[in-house]
Amino acid sequence: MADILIRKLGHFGPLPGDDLRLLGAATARRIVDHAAGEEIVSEGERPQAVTLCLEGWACRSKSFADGRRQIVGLLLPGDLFDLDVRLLPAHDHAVVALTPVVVAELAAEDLQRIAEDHPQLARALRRDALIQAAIQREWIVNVGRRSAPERIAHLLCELFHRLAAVGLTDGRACELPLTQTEIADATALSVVHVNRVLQQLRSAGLLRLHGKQMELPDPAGLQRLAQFDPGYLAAGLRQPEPDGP
Amino acid sequence: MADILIRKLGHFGPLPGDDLRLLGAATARRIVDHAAGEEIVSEGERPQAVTLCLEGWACRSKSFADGRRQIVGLLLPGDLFDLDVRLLPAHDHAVVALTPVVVAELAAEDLQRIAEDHPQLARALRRDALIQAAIQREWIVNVGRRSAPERIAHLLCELFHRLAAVGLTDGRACELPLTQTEIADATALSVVHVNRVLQQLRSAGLLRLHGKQMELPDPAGLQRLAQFDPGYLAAGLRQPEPDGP
DNA sequence: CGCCTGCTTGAAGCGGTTCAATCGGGGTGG
DNA sequence: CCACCCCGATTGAACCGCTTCAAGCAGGCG
Repeated sequence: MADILIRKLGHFGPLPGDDLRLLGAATARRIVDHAAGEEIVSEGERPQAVTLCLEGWACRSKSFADGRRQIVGLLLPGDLFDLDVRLLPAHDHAVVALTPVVVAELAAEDLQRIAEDHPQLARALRRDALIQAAIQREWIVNVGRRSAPERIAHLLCELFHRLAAVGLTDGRACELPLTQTEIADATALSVVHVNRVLQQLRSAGLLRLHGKQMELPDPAGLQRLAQFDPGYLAAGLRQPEPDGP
Repeated sequence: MADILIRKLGHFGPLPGDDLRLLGAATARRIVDHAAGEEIVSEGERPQAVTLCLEGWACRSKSFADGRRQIVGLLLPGDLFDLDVRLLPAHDHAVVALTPVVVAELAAEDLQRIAEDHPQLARALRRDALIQAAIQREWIVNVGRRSAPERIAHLLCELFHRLAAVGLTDGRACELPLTQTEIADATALSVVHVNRVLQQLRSAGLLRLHGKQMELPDPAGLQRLAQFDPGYLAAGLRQPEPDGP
């Protein structure tokens, strides 16, 4: 069940079979389904469980009283919502299911045990959290300094790479279960403009959409347009440091 | 020497005197000075030390080949650069000193010992990292969905509150050692527009600038304009959870 | 069938950028 | 001690990428 997480964490180097078994057990304890559109955690709520996304897409979202909304992150299968989140008094943002979502809620004791007895696994989880932070920084750049076409292209490149890291791509195609409104909220553009830019990308031969699937016929071209450098995702690299906390 | 960190970490509840002594010793080991403008860590560099800012301001910055630049975070006295950063193969961004900066470089062994023997202190450090992540999310919203005046006002509110949390404010005044160009890079605006908006804020009686000091004559008014809610900084709140990892 | 959600298109308007100077103060070398 | 220089702040004016408003359109579903 935790295959997907294992696949991701393994990218930096193999984990002991013992660790994998423990992780599998921990994630199988409590499986919860959420319907599309459901608010999995609400803004201001007290953090309870550490949650791992097994299937489906969700987003972190912050809303204003006047209706403005910004998606501040996308959670894909294999993503951990927030490792230490119970240390904070309240969630600063909501997590909303964009599709039907299956999550595993990890018990505090299990995480505690992992941290103590399986340092290699604990490090893999922490490294994953750092990559999430790097993704957030890249979003600031995206929304702040890139033009609309660059912005959307960059988002699509990021999603494709992240899905590839957990084996959810099929050649040059992958799922894209986002509405144009959601793409707009993620890129800080208007829906109207997202629509027009997507058409540009399609007519430039950089993107094809069929239903909730996307295909990138010219990945190199799209990356060039987006100035996308996958380095920050730190996937596919070997463990850089064998020691230390 | 680590007074400032201790003050910040203590906001959620007192730490044992033993922990404080250890922290002081760990931060005194290796003190390094950096000149204003110096690149403390470079993009692509292999992470070495975990660094704590003791004095001065620095920023995390990402630059494009064509000269565009985005500041993705500001590092103030008491801020830890990145707790687990050695788990990643390369820095995705540069850290640049905006003023003369004094940092403490923490040794891996010291951090290891803290993590093992002083869980309360380790939790305080992790909580701080979570707050940094919340700040990053708020920056995405800032740059993505707020108008120029809201954006700048929000940045100023954030800085004032963060400085207040480490005792670096004086009534309604604090340091603001940023040039307008740096404010522009942090808010994703042009320098020209930053200049005009700052004038607006001043003539609206929401801001006064004297050299590298700023004064907020009407904090409530500025917060209203910015739709600033200090909750995400999670400062001044009591420890929510006594147990867990 | 009829409605609701998401996609698409056209046209007008504006917030913020870009370009191009000017101004002002602090530091430096002659 | 003064002239020069450079960086940062400031101002004006033209321009433009994107938003907003306002309709249509298509497909899935009760």
